[in-house]
Amino acid sequence: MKVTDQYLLEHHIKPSVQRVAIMDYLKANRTHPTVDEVYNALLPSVPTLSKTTVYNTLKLFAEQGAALCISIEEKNVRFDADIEDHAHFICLKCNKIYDIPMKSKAIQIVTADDFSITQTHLYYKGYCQECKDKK
Amino acid sequence: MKVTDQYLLEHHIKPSVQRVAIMDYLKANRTHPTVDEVYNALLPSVPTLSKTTVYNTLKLFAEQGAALCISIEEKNVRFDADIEDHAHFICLKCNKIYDIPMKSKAIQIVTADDFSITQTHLYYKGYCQECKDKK
DNA sequence: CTTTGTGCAAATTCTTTGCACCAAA
DNA sequence: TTTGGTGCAAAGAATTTGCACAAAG
Repeated sequence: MKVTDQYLLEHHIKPSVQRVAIMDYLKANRTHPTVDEVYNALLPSVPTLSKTTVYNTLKLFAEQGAALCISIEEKNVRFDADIEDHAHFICLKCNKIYDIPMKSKAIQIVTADDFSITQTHLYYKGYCQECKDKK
Repeated sequence: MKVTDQYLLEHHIKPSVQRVAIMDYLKANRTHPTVDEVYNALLPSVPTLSKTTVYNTLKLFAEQGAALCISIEEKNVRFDADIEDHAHFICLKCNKIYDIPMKSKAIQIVTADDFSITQTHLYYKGYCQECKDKK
């Protein structure tokens, strides 16, 4: 998987079996998985994998800007391989998380000259199409 | 403190000594305190207070729309008595959380006709005035 | 060799639960 | 009384830490 190696190197992350597996999983599964979900999904193919490594790795990815750390849910932290600017919506009924494109960089709607902003997180909560009817 | 009683009743919350104390604290301390901070701050004046009650009460406030639940930090949930639309900024160095006014309701910048949105959370991360120089 | 990554187990921290007691209507 | 609120102790869940071992250069 040369392409993932390259992606990691671009973010100053030294590739390893575990790191590549985790990044590949994130890239292939845009479901904003939790640490546990990543761990359980990869365990069959990487039997020696430990949860500590998944924690370490995802944290590293977030620090290096190779992935996004999503905290739309109080309970679990989630991760997203899509590092482009976009918002997230969580359905309070089915708990599914949706990506929402931003119309523009209009996200800079605040008057915040005093701050040096490095990250923007826009979270919506409510009910999705399927759930809002039978609410 | 008749005014706090009234505020709680408006949000369908029956006042009690603990609830009034917690709401008063939130109204007086716009520091987005954690459960622990609220608990420790009130313990001297309400010695029988339990952390369970603080959890229960703040959760109730959030459900009833009497306060806002902020999850800008992965670690702790925080609460805000300001229920008007505004964004939050957290300094990654000093960890202080700032309120940021929104220029407009321009926050509806997404194309999300498929969703019934009930809450919007806009979080910024970066470095505040004091910290960005000595970063 | 030396540095860095991995994985186990234990520890920590935050939050919830179950249940008994207390208070107000 | 009866209902709902409070508080304690225990349980639960998510995450971090310390340390030994393995891998890569």
